[in-house]
Amino acid sequence: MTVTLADVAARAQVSPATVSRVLNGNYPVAAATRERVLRAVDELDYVPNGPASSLAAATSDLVGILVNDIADPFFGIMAGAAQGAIGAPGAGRAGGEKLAVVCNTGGDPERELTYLTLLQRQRAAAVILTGGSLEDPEHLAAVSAKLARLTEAGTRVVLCGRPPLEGVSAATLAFDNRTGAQRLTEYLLSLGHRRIGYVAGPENRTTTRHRLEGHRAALAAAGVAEGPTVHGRYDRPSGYEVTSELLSRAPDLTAVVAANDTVALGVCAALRDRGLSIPGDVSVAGFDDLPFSVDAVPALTTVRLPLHEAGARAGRIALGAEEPPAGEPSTIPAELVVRGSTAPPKG
Amino acid sequence: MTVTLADVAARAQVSPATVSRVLNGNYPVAAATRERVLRAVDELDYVPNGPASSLAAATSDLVGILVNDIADPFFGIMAGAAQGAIGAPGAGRAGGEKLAVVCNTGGDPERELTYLTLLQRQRAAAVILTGGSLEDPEHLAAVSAKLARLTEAGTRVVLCGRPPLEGVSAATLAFDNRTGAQRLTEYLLSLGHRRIGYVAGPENRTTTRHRLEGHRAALAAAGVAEGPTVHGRYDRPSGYEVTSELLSRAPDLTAVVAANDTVALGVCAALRDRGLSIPGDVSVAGFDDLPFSVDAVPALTTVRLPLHEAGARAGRIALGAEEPPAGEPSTIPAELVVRGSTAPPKG
DNA sequence: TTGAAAGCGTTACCAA
DNA sequence: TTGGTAACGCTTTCAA
Repeated sequence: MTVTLADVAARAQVSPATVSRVLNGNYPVAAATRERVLRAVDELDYVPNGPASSLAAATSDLVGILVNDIADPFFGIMAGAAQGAIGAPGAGRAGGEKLAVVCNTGGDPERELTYLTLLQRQRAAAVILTGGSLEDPEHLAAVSAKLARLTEAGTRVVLCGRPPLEGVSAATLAFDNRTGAQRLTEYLLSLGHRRIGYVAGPENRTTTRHRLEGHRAALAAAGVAEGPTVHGRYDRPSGYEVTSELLSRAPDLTAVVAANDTVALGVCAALRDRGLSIPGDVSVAGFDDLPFSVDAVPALTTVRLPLHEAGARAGRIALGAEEPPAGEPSTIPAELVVRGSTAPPKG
Repeated sequence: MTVTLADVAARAQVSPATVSRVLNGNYPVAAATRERVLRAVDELDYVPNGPASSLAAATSDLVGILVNDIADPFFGIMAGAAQGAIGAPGAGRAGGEKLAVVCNTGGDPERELTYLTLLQRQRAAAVILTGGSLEDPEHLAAVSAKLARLTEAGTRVVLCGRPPLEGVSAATLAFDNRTGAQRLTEYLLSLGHRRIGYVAGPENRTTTRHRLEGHRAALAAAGVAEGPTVHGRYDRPSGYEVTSELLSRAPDLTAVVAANDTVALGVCAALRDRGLSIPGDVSVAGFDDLPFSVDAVPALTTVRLPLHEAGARAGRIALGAEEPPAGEPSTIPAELVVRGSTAPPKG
């Protein structure tokens, strides 16, 4: 039925062991023999049986990339970069390529665990967890336990965009959300804004908390009272919805900071629908510097996270092609990007 | 080291065969025995070895979803819906879940083939190819051959958003890009536009060709001469860049149709940068009805493709939970969505 | 440099 | 309803 390694061996008049060695390129084989084997592989259109080799070698070529929302370019950019880094160099166990796969958790803790189990079952070579994480202690414990099992079994674990995990020895690339958020609010304050609303992400998420902390730190340092803060999901409809609450609680807002650019989009749409001009009546600031959003709100002031670089680096670490950050988890800076859309308050 | 099925069997005082049957739930087992086995599984924290079972069963729980650009919500929405449909019902070979994985080809034909080979090697249960396809005969032949091998080996193949392939028996869900594009241009014509520019996608892509054909059909039916047409990539920077060429070739344009919403975003940005107002000076129309873009160009007129529904359906078909469209590949309608941003030409 | 053969952990068939 | 036991296709010592 399907062509096996034995078929190739027979055709090339060598032993299966030799074929395996040629294919894996990790063992000396005479040039002539290699030639013969490769020809046989070609002629028979042989494709190795992944499960079989994974079973024998006790590891697979699979690299899992977990994302919270695959429809959000924030994750798409990171995942794409990681996948690019993994697919490119071609370093499967056998010089064959790795299979970088993206798994969409939808931000659901259960699905996150399910995917980790699935990946564990597949004996994945590496797992990359991207984006902020839930802060529920129970869930964190479960994830930590799972990751510990994975690393134990030889799976490399990389945290990209979330803080390190208690008791898990994983390479960590954490964004400096806190400082970024602080800079953003400082900038608004420097323009003269004093009544600033804040649309936060879901409660219990690291990104939500860190960004909010940065925002509050800036306000505190300037001695400015915190404006209304509302929580919502990290998507556009949510930004749209919660804006009404924000305005009802403080109709005199001069600026709104959104948890991220996607949410900022919704905020802007809601403001426009109420006849408020941006930045004439209200200035809006975002976070992440997503290309999509920057178009939506011409020249949105936001914070740039190096999503592409972080993803690519995570990919290389997962591959073992780059040393993981030693000791302290490396913190990736968040850079304030000022564009024209943010103006001083009216009057 | 790691817990195996034999360990569970020993602990539960049954044979390995029985444990397998309990886990796969596809064979009668006495309730008491099942109970005992499940407890052992739990106590030992046993996770089945995927590669081993894939080898023995000659099929895996992997479902591959190929996308052209993972950072583009067009694909994100489809992939997310497919993944949701696949993850949800829990119908691995064993009542265990399937692992739906997204593979990013970047629109590169070679990577597309590489991923197909990788999935073939993994003995994937199903493969979903999303979005338009390259029309290069050589590449098409290679893909067809690959898909033929896959179906032969029992992998289900679903084409979602691209036309059927010669000689490949795959379930096909094709968007009616042609009619959608035609409606869109008809609408502009009905408003009185006569000088309409067109920003097409990359040459040799099915979506590019079909949408352009629809556009031309509308013009021909109305007896209106075709305006300038330029080709670019399916992304925002490309839309931005080619707009200058469009304007230099026809400074008197009153409307621009973009190959999709993402491109329309770039077009709008370029027009704004030249001081042209939308839709005051130039009306812009898109395609795909992406949430992101609709915000960017308040009330962009566009064509809605049921991305979510299509993706979910593709997922169910891949699972075998839904019958694939019989006989003729089912064509999914594209619906014109008129919003306020498109106006009659000035004067 | 090559070959022989013993696993790797499940599944599934055949008996019991 | 359960157990015994060949496969499944590859990797990897150990010898030659």
